[in-house]
Amino acid sequence: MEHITIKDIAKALNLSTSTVSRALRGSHEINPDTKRSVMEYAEKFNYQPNPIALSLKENKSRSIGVIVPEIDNPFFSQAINGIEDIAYNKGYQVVIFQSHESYEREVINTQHITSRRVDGLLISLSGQTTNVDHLKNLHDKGLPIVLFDRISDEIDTHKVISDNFEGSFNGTEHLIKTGRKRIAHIAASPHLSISKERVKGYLAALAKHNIPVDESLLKYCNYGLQDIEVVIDQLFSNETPPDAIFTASDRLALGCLSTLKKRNIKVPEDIALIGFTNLKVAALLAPSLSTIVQPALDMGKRSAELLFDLIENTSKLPKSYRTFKLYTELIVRNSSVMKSDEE
Amino acid sequence: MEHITIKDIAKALNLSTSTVSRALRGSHEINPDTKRSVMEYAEKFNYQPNPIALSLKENKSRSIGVIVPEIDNPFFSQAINGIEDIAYNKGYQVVIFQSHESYEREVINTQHITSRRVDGLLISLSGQTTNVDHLKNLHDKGLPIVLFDRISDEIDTHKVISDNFEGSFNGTEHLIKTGRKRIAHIAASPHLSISKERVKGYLAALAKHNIPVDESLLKYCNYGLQDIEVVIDQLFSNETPPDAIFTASDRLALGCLSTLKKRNIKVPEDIALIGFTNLKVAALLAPSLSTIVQPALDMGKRSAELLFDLIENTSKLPKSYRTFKLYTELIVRNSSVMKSDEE
DNA sequence: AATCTTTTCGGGAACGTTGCCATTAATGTA
DNA sequence: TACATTAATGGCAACGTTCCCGAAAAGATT
Repeated sequence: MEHITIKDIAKALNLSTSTVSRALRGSHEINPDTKRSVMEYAEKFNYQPNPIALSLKENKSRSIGVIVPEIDNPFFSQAINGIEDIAYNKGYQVVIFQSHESYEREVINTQHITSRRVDGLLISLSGQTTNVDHLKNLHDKGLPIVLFDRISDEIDTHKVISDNFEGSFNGTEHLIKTGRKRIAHIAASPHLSISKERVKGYLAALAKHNIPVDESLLKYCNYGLQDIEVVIDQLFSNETPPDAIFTASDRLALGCLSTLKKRNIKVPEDIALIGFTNLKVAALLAPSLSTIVQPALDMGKRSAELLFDLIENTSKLPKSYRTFKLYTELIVRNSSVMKSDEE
Repeated sequence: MEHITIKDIAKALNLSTSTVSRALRGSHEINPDTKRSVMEYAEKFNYQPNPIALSLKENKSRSIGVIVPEIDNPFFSQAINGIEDIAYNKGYQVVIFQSHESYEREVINTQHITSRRVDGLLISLSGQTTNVDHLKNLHDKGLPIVLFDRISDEIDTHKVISDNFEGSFNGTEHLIKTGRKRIAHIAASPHLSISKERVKGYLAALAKHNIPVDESLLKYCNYGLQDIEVVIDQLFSNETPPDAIFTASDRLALGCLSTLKKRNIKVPEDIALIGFTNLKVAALLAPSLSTIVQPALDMGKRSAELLFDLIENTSKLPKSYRTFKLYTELIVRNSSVMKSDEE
C-alpha cells in the first residue's frame, strides 16, 4: 500500500510541508491560488492524511477498545452493534477483544488495550473475574472506562446495566401469580453483578409472597450444556422437584429447554420456564419462551455515548460518575403459562 | 494515560535512546550490566513500547480490518469469533466495520480502512454491492484482501466460501425425495454470490429429478420481516401454492416460520421448510428447523489464516490465489418431514 | 610500540504531521 | 521617506522508535 504524503505534495508543487499542511486544512493565511493548487493535487493523487502520524503527535488514537466475554453471543453482538453505531458517527474505530469468560485472558486483553493506546475502554466482565485491579490500574492512570452489563462496585466510573433486580422480581412474581409453588433459579457465574442482582430480585419476590427459600432450588451454572444437564438432574432428584425454572440468561434457558425435552419433561405443563434474554428467536421456540427482555442495542449505544463524554472531557477532573439502569420488560409466552386455547 | 518512553529511561540512566532501545531488544552489543539496569528500570516503571511510533516507522499497524454486513447476525459474529481467535494468536488486532447491507456504507468503510492503514482486510460483501471497484482499487494498491462468504468474481484474491451449490442441491433433493412436488426457493439479494450459487443448486436438483421450473416459485427477498410476509403471500396466492420452501438463509427461515405461523399454515404438514443456516437454536424451534449447516467459525479462522499468509508474504509477488470451499451439512429435523412418532 | 579488532555506546536521521517562530515582500501609515 | 503592519510562506522541532554510522576505549595481534 503506497500512500502519498504531505512531503510528496510539497516537493511536487515546490512548497514547504507546513504550507501544504495549512492549505489542506483551509487556513486563511494561505494564498487562495496556492490553496487551490494544493487541494487539486491532493484530490488528484488521493491524498489521505496518515492517522498514525497524527496519533503519535497528539497522543490519541481515535479508537476505542471493547472487551466482551464472547462476541458470538447475541446479547453482546447486539451491544457491539450499538457501540459501533455511535463510534462510527463520532469517527472512532472499534477494536474488539474477547475474554472467553477467562480472567487471565481478560488481563492480557487489558494489557493489549493499553499498549494499543486506545482512547477509552468499554468492558463487560468475564465470569471468572473477581479481582478488578487490572481495570483499576488503567482507570487510575486516566484511561476513560465504561462498564456495561457485568459491572463491578470496585471501579468508580460510569456504568450501564439493565434493571436486573426489577426484571428478575417481575419474572419470579409472574411465576408465583400463575400458580407455581416451587420456583428454581439457575444463575450464571456467582461472581457476576448480574447474577447477584437477579438472585436478589428472585429472593425478594419469594419474600413478598411469603414463599420460603429452598437453597436447593438456587443453582449456579456455567454456559456449557453438560453443566446445565447436571443442574437439571440435581433439581429433579429433589423429593419435591420444582414446578418452575427461572434462568438468568438466554443461553441457560435454551440449554434448559433442550435438556427438559430430552428428559421428556413437558413445558409448561410439568414445569414453567422463563428466561432472561433478548433473543429474537425466543418467540419461535417450542414452546415459545417467556422472557425478560434487555435492551442490548441501547445498552451498547448508551455505554459508547458515555465513554465519548469521558474521552472528550478528560480535562474536567471532578466528574460525577453515574450508573445508568435501563428498562427491562417481561414478555409472557407459552413456556410459562398453560395454553388456554390450542392452536 | 501517561506512558513512560525510551527517552525517559535514557535520561534516568544517563544513556542514549539508542542504547536503551538495543538493551530492551536484548542486543548482544550491549554490556550485560547496562542491559540489566535498563530492563529493571523498564520493568519497574512498566515500560510499554508505543506501537503507534512503531507503526509510523515500519508503515504497518499490526491490525486487520473486518467489514461485515451486520455484526448482530449469528453467522457473522461466529465468523468474527474465528477471526479474532487467529488474530489474537498472531498478535494482531481486529477493527470491526458494518456495512448494514449498504453499498455506500461499504465504500465509506473501505475508505476508513485505508486511511487507518490496516495491514489487511477481510470482507463479506453487502447485499447492495454490485460494483466492487472500491475493493479492486485497494487490492491493486497492494492491500492484502480475503473475501469470505459473499464474494465477487471480479477480485482476484483468496476467497473462502461454503459449498453453497452442494448444500443447496442436497437440501432441495431432500425435499424432493420426501415427496414434495412444488418447491419454492426464497433467496437473499440477487447480487450476492451466495444467492446465485444456491439458486444454481436448487435448479440443478429440480433438473436432475425432471421437475419443471416454475419462475413464480423463485423469489428474492431482503431480510426485513415485512418483505418476507409479502413474498409468502405472493407464493400462496398462486393457483397451486408450494408444498415446500427452501430459504437461503437463517434469517429468512425464521421470518418464514413466524409468518407461516401467523397465517396458520402448518409446518411440515401443509408445507415443508428448510433453511440455510448455522443457528444454534434451530433445533429448539417449533417445529425444529431442518437446515444446511455452514461452518461459520471455521470460515472465519480459515479466512484470517489466509489473510495473514498474504500479509506476511507481500514480497513474493507471483501468488496463486485460491477459493476455498468448506463443507456444508444437511441436518434433517421436523420442519421438513412428517412426524412418524408423536412425542 | 604500532596497528587492528572488539566492545560498548552516542549522534542523528527518518517515519508524517502540526505548530511555533522567523522571514520576505508588499502594502499602509505617519 | 521611514517605519509599522499585513499577507504568504519557509524552517525546524517534536511525537517515540529504530537503525545506520561513527567514536572512544580497551584488548589483541604483530
